[in-house]
Amino acid sequence: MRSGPNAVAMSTTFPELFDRFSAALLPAETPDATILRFRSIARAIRLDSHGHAEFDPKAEQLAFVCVGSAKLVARASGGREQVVSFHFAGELACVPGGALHAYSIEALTPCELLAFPVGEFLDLARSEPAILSEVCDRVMVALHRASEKSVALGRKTAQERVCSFLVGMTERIGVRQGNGFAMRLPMSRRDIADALGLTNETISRQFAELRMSGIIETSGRSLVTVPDIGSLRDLGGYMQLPERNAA
Amino acid sequence: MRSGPNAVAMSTTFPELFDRFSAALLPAETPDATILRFRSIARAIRLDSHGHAEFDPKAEQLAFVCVGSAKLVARASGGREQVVSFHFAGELACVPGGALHAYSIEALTPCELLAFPVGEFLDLARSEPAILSEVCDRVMVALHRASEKSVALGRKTAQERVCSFLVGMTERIGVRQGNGFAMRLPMSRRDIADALGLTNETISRQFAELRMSGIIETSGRSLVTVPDIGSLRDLGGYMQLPERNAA
DNA sequence: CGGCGACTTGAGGGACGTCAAGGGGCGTGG
DNA sequence: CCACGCCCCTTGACGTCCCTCAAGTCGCCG
Repeated sequence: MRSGPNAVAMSTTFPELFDRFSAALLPAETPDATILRFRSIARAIRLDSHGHAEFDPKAEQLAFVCVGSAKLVARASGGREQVVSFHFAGELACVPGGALHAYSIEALTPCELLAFPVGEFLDLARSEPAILSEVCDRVMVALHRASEKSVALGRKTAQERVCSFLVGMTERIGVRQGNGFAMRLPMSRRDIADALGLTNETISRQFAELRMSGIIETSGRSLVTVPDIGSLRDLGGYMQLPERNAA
Repeated sequence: MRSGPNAVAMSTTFPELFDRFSAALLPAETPDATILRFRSIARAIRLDSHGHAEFDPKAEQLAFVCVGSAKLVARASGGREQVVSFHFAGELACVPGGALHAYSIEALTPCELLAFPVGEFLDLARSEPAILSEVCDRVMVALHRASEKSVALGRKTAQERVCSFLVGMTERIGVRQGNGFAMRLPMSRRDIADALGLTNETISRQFAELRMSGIIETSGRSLVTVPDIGSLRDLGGYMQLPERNAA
């Protein structure tokens, strides 16, 4: 592992970081010996805002986000970047190894991670089925998000992609505000563009249109409020699910 | 689960199907009682070519492909289809549940599957860490493929997408032929288009260009030969990995 | 061998990218 | 606390790649 120029020393101690990981993924009955082995293969990564962590391209990693938020980025030829996923505190990111693109994790806000080589991690997890099960669940959630994202990237218009994105973010980090939701997006327009396969200009234009239609309101660069999540969902290009009425 | 109009009775018996699943995913030391429980939650699905299987949209499924090849399809509004992944015999497909798009599995060739409700499957797997570990590995492979695909859908030109696709297919189903590889693609141009976020016309045009440049040769509708996989990879828009020379 | 459907090829249009310039939020320093 | 300035965001004009629509050909199965 190699940290970028913005890697920086921060406040949280390693034991504190490990405790957050442990609380989220290791069941209470995990033997101390096993916990210690996990500790021994965990590497702390502390990133300032926009700091990045590169990994050995041949070795797949599991990265647990202890504090802050980050993006998993893939690089293609010609300096093109694709944001594969956004991750918030408490989530697990899978950084592929041996792939045809170069992956890295970049901090959206000051961010602290624990990185594990996936091979050793799974070897340890095998001794505790509950851990393996939890990891399996989380990886499947990531796979489902990736599948839903494929539909957006492959078949949706710019407006639908932006609306889908906002629906997803509202569900993940939105806080209730009256009848609607509000959220502070930690990522830039450019990050959103790189996640949706668009350009920052197109994101700006779509945001402007959504503002005009009253679908969203914005304040400053990062605060977005959604008065009616239903209207946003209607613009997301989703399949009309028959049980929508029943719900 | 609900099978489409092309679902059809075929030759392989349920025990034979289950044996293929068992050989691939259940370790030799699995207790008979556990194996029987897996049998009891497995549902056989036999599909004629182009037959499709719809599942309860709320219940996530794991589908093991015993025989043939299939595609996992997501549907968005307006009849738009996105092929999320292709699957060949011996592979495991995750069919999302509770999603905002409608998923189904459709046969590319006559195809036999075993479908498991994911909750019950993982409950059983928890008793055998080796099974959980194998499933976890396979899901992570699927996630990596999805991540690589995000880059293609989000940031690559039509030619790069087609070349990436052919590189991937060559690795999965190509057979050595002289210095190159040959393969019989079981999916139509339209299927490829739906997987790459393009149209069948664009696929045709890209195939034509690759034929002109001597990068590929085709014979009939489905046979493709790749004289030099390196040239194809060079056109895939991949990151130039530094260790490429070392390999 | 005949017909259907998938594939191919062409012409034209549209959604989003590219390039460019101006405005404003937000952090910094005085 | 306020002023400054960087950089992100916004907005406009134009270009382009791929989609759409259409017609014709060919492979594959009966």
